[in-house]
Amino acid sequence: MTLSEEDYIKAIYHLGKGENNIVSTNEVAEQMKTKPSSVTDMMKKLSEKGVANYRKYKGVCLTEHGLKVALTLVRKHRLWEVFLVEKLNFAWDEVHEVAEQLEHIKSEKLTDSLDKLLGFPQVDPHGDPIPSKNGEFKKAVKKLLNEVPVGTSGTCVGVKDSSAPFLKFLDKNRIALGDTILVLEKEEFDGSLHIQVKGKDIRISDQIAANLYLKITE
Amino acid sequence: MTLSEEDYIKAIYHLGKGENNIVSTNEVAEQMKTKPSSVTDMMKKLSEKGVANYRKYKGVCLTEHGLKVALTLVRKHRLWEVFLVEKLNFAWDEVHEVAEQLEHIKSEKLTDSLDKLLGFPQVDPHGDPIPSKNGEFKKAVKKLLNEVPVGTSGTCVGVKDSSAPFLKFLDKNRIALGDTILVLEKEEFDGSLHIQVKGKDIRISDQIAANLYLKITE
DNA sequence: ATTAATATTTAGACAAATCTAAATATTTGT
DNA sequence: ACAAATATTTAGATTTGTCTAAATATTAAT
Ligand SMILES: [Mn+2]
Ligand SMILES: [Mn+2]
Ligand SMILES: [Mn+2]
Ligand SMILES: [Mn+2]
Repeated sequence: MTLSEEDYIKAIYHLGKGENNIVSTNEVAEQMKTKPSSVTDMMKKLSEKGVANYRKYKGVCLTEHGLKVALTLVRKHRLWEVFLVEKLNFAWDEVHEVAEQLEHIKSEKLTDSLDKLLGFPQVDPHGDPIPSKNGEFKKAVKKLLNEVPVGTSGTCVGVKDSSAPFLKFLDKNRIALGDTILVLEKEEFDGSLHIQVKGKDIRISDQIAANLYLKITE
Repeated sequence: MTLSEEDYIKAIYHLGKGENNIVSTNEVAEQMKTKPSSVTDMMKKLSEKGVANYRKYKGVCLTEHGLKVALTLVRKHRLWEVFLVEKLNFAWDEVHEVAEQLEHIKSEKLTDSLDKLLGFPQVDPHGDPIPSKNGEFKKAVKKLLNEVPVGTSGTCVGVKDSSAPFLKFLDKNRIALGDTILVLEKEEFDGSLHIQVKGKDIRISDQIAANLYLKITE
């Protein structure tokens, strides 16, 4: 598989939302930042190679084999992202571009050794699950912090309210995107939460919780 | 610079023996496992881009700028090799092929963070020196262990005598290719050596030393 | 100093990945 | 159901990196 073919396979995979849905030529073109005509050519090639099912004007989805290729790429991409954050102190939002390159390195031994070095992580710095060597993984969903049950652990991936006061609050309480948050307790009376972030316990109001997105794998 | 261009630049660099000597079209073709006609085309392109000086029928060498590019690639290649051995427990002879891919990853921050993670290593697992961020490095020479002065440290890179008894001796004494050897003391009387390998001190005869190649940076 | 051998370049072709412009198919709105 | 809008494919061109075969230059040998 060439680098380009691999990126197209990943695009089809991601656009299919992990469900291997059929995706359109234009969708792929937008994702890949190429023209629809280029996509058509590539879809024919991927079909030839047996990694995609493409029907003229009808769209494209991955074959069983194509799905395996996609999952291997996703696995490598996310493992490298963990590596960059955990071992090289990259920030949450600096890793994607480099991982986009590293995911194409061909060495099964490298991937598996990296997995081991990192302690077989389950999720990447964006809270997305990392497929295991044989392609299994849990799906991630994004939920507001006030909607998850006590005991849930997830990655902080966004805010609903992006006003200055709210962001200032998060900063003051050392809550940042990419942090792992564990819900310890929920107060019946006012819906306030007792959570753990970066090893520290803090309490937050229902209002705060209602504006923080968590990515959780179930 | 494309991946292909980068590999050609490295080829010119290595064939020039670090001296930026002029190298011939056929030499480059052999090194790159391509045909001379392909090399001619690429040399024209590299000249256009200002990284090489090419004169028809006369050969090619790197420009100042090309040399910088080459040294950056060598730096990345060797840092990745150290990473693979030190952090992922790859064997001495498994790293080159993967490093050949990893050296093309474009991220200065990645390279420098990796350097730091590894503790700013001076040599790669083959005993070859690693250029610093600004392109400086010492040259390596290969010498027989019995020819280096006391106090010298180097990487074991080969044997002169490859007979079974000799290899068995090395195995018994836990000396392997890729090991760092430090010469602690030399016995005047018989030329026998007191050396340190993998933290252990051992004594070896002049005959043994005369059949072990060490790569040292001066 | 010719000739033979070797090295190098040129010419022309090809596959991969992309593009633009034109043609065709599908979908949507009335 | 038809026209208009949108989506998709086809045709033809371009760039990059490669190749083979033929032409030319350099070097070595007599
Ligand atoms: Mn990513
Ligand atoms: Mn990629
Ligand atoms: Mn190497
Ligand atoms: Mn390479």
